[in-house]
This record gives sequence, structure tokens and C-alpha cells, in this order.
Amino acid sequence: MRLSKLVGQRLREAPRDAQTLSHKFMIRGGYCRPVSAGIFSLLPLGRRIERKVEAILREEMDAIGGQEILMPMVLPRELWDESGRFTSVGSELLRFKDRNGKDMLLGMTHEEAVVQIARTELVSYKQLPAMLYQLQLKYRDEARPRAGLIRVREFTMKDAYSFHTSQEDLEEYYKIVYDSYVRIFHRIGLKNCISIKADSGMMGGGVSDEFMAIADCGEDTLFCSPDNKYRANREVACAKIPLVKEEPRELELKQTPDCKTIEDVAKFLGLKAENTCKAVFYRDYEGKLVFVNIRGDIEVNEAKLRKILQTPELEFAEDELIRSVGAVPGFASLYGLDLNKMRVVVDPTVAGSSNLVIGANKQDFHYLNFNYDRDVANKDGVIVADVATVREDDLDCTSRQPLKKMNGIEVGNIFQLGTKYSKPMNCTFLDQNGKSHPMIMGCYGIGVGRAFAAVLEQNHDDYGPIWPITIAPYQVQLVGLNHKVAEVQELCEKLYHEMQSAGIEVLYDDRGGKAGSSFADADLLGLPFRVIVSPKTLAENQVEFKCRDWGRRSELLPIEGIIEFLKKQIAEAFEKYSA
RNA sequence: CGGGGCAUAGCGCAGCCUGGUUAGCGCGACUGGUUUGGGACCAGUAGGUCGGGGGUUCGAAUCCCUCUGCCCCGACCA
Repeated sequence: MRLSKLVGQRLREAPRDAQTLSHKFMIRGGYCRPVSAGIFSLLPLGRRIERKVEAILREEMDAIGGQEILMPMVLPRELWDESGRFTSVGSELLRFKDRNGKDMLLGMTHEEAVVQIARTELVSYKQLPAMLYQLQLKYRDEARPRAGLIRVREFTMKDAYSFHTSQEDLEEYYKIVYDSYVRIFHRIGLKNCISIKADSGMMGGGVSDEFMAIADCGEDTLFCSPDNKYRANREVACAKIPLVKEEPRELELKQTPDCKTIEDVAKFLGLKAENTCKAVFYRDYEGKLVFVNIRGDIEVNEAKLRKILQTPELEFAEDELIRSVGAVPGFASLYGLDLNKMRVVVDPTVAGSSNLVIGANKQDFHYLNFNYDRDVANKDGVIVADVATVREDDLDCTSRQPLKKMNGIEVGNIFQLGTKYSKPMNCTFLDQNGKSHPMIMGCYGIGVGRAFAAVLEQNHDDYGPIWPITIAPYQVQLVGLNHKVAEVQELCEKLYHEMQSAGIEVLYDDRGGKAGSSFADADLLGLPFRVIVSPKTLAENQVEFKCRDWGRRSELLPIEGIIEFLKKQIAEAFEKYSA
């Protein structure tokens, strides 16, 4: 490809809209262009990268027995009614009507569609296990797209679905997919990518692992133990929180004027936040009051809470609702309330601590020395469960070492779905005895654009991307400096054709301009290797060779044999990323 | 959905507060010339419904109302 013909202007400055690093470089380098919020066109460079990632995904999926299919992006409501998700999924599912008024949707994931295939095409245990996958556009009407290609509304996803006769078989295959994912992320050039235990969310099912590319711009917060044995998303992370256990003292009413927050109360009483109990009120999806009790220094983890309460929605409760059960906002506690009027959750940090400060359900008063076991008479219906948000340096439950906090981009997610879809959708197989059973399913996704945006987040310098050879849009950038010198241009043309004949993917900067602008563009293009032809080196019968990840260092090589040299370099570069 | 910000040429910006020729600047693009190792220089050219609509005014990029779009923080999210 000649750079003079490549569609996609390089920009010296990034549009103001672009904030994150990968977004800026993608726009500046001409990889993609925005169309609407969270919707992008891929220009030739971006598309080439995407196709390379896709090729790796196909290889790896085929290698573990996957069969590629293609399901439609537009799906009818009926299919999603079978799983119940047409109504249960929120507004991120884009629903619309066709010309006949029929409810349709844009697929955001394809469990329903694949189950429809499986239940007619896979009928016997002899056909199982089976794995189907596709590379298909997904549409998710995200509330807040952000960070360029990292969180978008429309994107290509590799989604795979496996079908099994037993949980054991699923678990065995799940491990195989897991290993395949590790290979994939290594091959595309993610340097720091870890798997963590995750909340399975609306996908349902049991075990789920997320693959996280560690990057500052990542939206997910992760906690890892120093030995790396414990790795979890903040949504599910647990920690060993030291509790204060002491001899219970007498409950004591204390005036605490204007002490509405934990901070105020602790300061006023000369205690630490750890010595207090915080009351947090929510309203669940049925409008019922949820009363959460947690130690004053710890935040409620709403993801955990939602799971415990089995409620898809949680909102902070209004004061009216709080007062309706006799609690006083700012001074609320369990003590003396009729717990049957609400759903009560007590975090172990409250249940297991001694002598906490709690609200008195009376304006400007708190109690000292609350002890859950002693002071809550009727514990029927009270859920004691961990709803604590882990903080950096909280202790890992097993190693007792402080947890590290980091940000991650979720580039892949694998789930053991079990029968969540096969049961309601009647996706069954016949066993050896002719008996019918629901299939046991797994599903496995990778966002393609997000994955290569994450690669960019992890592989760059101040001037642009440093693409791994495996997904680089081209392998070699051939740069001609000063085409006014006929010999330079002639040699460039010659090398260009020789490289192409040798099967080297070459992008030829045929503009023959100044070094500065040519090099700046080359940096933005980020190709692994660069060959520079200029009058200076030509006089010595040499060309200059650079690796993108060497920065500005380069070496001079004889023109003779340069093609073979490049082929060897490319092969060696691929070695680095082989599984 | 809540909070904040922005909208002027392909990109980055100035002008707006205090209304008044033909709306500027840098980069990029085009033409010609000089240059040629980390974003060169000279001369010239093209490119604008100043986000849309309404209002105030003799006169609106500028003041007022309204709508829309985009970005950021949060909520939400396989």
C-alpha cells in the first residue's frame, strides 16, 4: 500500500472529544472515525487490525473444536420472550418495530438465537459436546459510551456457545476455552492481562471469569492479592476485615447534635469510623424498603447487595419511605424498629463487632455500645451477609496480605451458563436411554475493537502505537526521504515491489518528503519495522532499519539482502507472540 | 437518568463579556518555487447555513428563549 493513497488522514492534534490515549491515537492515526456517540467507522488501518484479530480468534476457536456460524443482528421478539429477556433486560436492548408493527430487537448477545439452532440441529448425545461461534456486530444501547473504541454501542464480538451433556463436561471444556483465551490475549499482544472472578450479572448462571487488560483507563476496579492467587472484580471482591471484639458495655443514649454523617458522629464522640454503624436505605424493584447496616468506615457494595436481594434494581430510598418505618434519616438504626416492615441486611462487620455507635432513631441522638447479638431481639428475616466494598490494602481472606487495587479493561468474559437458557427454551438432547435432558451450556465472548484498543493502551510511546506484529496493519513501513534524488525513489520502488513479492506486508511512504513529517507519521502508524531510504545512506549502499519499539535507535544495513533480513525479523517477531 | 462542559473551515483555537465593515489565526489540503534526517520556507488558492429553530434589535457568531448533538464525572452495564 502506498501511503499517498491510504484513506485516513493523520492529524497533528487530536479532536477535543478524544480523551483516552487509545482514542487519541486511533483518531490521529486515521484508524477510525466517529459517526455518533459510541458508533465508529473503521478506516482501512483500523479494519486491517480488526481482521488480524479476527483471524487469530478464528484460528483459536477452530483449534478447540468451534464451528463458525453467523446469526442475524436483527432478531424477533418471540425468541427473546422465550428466555424472558425481551422484558427483563433494560434499555440497553434496542427494541423497534418492523413495518408490520412486529417487535424486533438488535442482538446484544446471541444465546437465544444459538439455542434456537442447537435445539433443532443438536438432538442426540452423540452430537455433543458442540461449540458454535461467530464474529458478528453487537448493538448495546449503552447509557454512556466512552473512551473511543473501549466502550461503544456497536461493536464486533467473537461470541461462542458450547453445549454439553453434563456439568462435568462443561467444566472440562470451560477450562479449554479458558486456556484458549489466555493464548488469544497473548497472541494479540496484551502484555498484562489477568483473569478474575466476576459477577455473572444478567447473563446468569454460575461460574464466570473475566479477562482484564490492566490499564489506567480501565473502567473496572480489580483487587489482587500479592501472591496473585486471589483476583476479583470490585463487584464481588471480599476481604478479611478485622473486627473489634470486646466485652459488651451498657447501651447508652447520647446527645449528638447535628451529627448526621458518620464523620460528624465519630469526631463528636472522639471515636473512629470503625466504631460506628452506618445505616443505608434503598428501595428495591418492588418499592420495598431495604435497610443495610454496615460498619461506618465501609461502603456498601450495591452489586453484592443486588445479588443477595435478588433484585434487578436498587435506588436510594427517599426520606419519606425511611420515616414510614419509624427510622430517622441521619440518626437511623435497627434498634427498636419493627424489622418486619422492611428487608434488613446486616453486614458481618456489624454483626461481629462490639460496642458500636448507632443511631437512636431520634433527632440528634445516638446510642453507644450497640451489640447486634444482644440488642436485636428478633432476628427473623434479617439477612447477615457480606455487602462490603473492598478497599485497597484490605486483607486477602486466605493469604492475609493487603490487596492491591488496579484498573482493568474487560476484554473477554466466559460463563458457565448451565441450563439458564436451555431449560426455558426447551433445548434438550436424548441420552443413551432415549431420555430427554436440557443441555448444559457455556458462553464465551471477546470484544474485538475493545481488545485492540486495549493492546494500544498497553503498547505505545509518546508518539503513537507500537503494534505487535500479530495485529499490526502492515509489517514494514518503507520510507523514502527526498524523492528529488532519483536514485532514492528508484530504490524505494524496487524495494517496495520486492517486499510485496516476498509476501511482506509493506506500507510505502511514497511522498518522499522531509524526515520529520515522515517519521512522525510512521510513529502514528506504529508498524513494527521501518526501512528508510535516503541519499545519505544510499551513497554508502545502505538503508536504515528501525524497530518501532526501539524508539529512535536504528542500524544501517547493506541494501543487498535486506529482503531476507526483513523476512527473518518478521518471523522472529511472530515467534515472540506464538503460544 | 443526575451533575458539569463544549459546539466558529478537515483538526486545534481566537473573536462573544461591552452587538456594528468582507468572521480571523495555526496546522492540514491545493498550485508554483526553494528545501530535505524528527512535524521546513516563500508566494498564491480553495474551504464557513459561526450546531438547528425562534426572539430582541436599524443591525446578532456576540444578547434572550428553545431544541439537538458531542465530551467528561456519576448511576447503569455480558
